[in-house]
Amino acid sequence: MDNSEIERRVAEFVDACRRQGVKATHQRIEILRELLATQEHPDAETIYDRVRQRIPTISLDTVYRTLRTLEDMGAITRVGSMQDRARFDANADRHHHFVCCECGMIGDVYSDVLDRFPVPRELAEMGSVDWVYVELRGRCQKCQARAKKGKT
Amino acid sequence: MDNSEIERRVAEFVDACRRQGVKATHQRIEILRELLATQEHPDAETIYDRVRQRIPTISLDTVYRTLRTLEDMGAITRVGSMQDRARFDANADRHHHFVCCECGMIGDVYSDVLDRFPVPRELAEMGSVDWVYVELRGRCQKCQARAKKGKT
DNA sequence: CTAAGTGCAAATTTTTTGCTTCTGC
DNA sequence: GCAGAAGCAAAAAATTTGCACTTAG
Repeated sequence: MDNSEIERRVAEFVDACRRQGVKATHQRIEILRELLATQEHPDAETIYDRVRQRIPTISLDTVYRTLRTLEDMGAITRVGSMQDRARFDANADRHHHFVCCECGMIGDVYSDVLDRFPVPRELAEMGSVDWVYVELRGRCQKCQARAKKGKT
Repeated sequence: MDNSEIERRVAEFVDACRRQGVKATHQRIEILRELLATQEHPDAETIYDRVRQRIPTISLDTVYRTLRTLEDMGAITRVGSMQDRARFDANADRHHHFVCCECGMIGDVYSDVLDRFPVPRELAEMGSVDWVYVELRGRCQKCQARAKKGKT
């Protein structure tokens, strides 16, 4: 992302803070800037190491707290699973998953269409694709029902 | 999964153990059986709690070690991200990821085809799908190159 | 000025490891 | 019998929290 684009996104963030009554602190801005400047999808520790060069007094827990805040505000996203702990599956058949963003429920999804998913050829520049894993993200029936009831 | 199917998979596993010179212990078999019997994609602690009812002396670390072993043998898979730590992304545009299974490298993938992917209607029974996230799993160019060199 | 946020240290949670004893083959 | 595995306890990672001080608005 080029510099002007980064600054645009930062300004957007400062604005969102104002609207949401959240403080646009130096730390938050630098952490966001760091994430905007890289393509590497870094983890908390990596972000900490890099931002520390500019704000030497920043602490790792501020990084964790800030990442969570930015995530809640929708400024950044967590890559891969949304869960904290590892979960396992003994289903040997090729399959995909439906994941409920609300309760974390995971369901198996079988679909020929998904299995036969065409890999975009542009991908060749990144590497070879062994298989395409699809995660359908939404809300499970239970959570939908609960939300509807709560709204009444 | 019905009982005969479970036993078939267990027998298959015992066989795989024999072939690979790995011991088919009571604990391993029960952990696998537990995972085969459920659709819930449980985490280590949940598996521990359930298996403990049958093997009261089993320890949580055995569960962790066994899950890793089963994963290495290909008998089970880890759901969602293959990484241990959370990783973040400030890329606000809708996109997907290419993940290298060897080094963990994550690359952004933009694709209209992926974005417009039709959600299979059978999915309606599970819940509502907000968006389809696709993870293209394979080996990045660097790892491919390294593997080729190593083979010589 | 004041509520929200930071930094520090200490706690929690999740997962791994060293070592001794036990067990499948 | 013996290498590989289990169990225990303790450590290591990863992440969160309580509290006093600081800062954005």
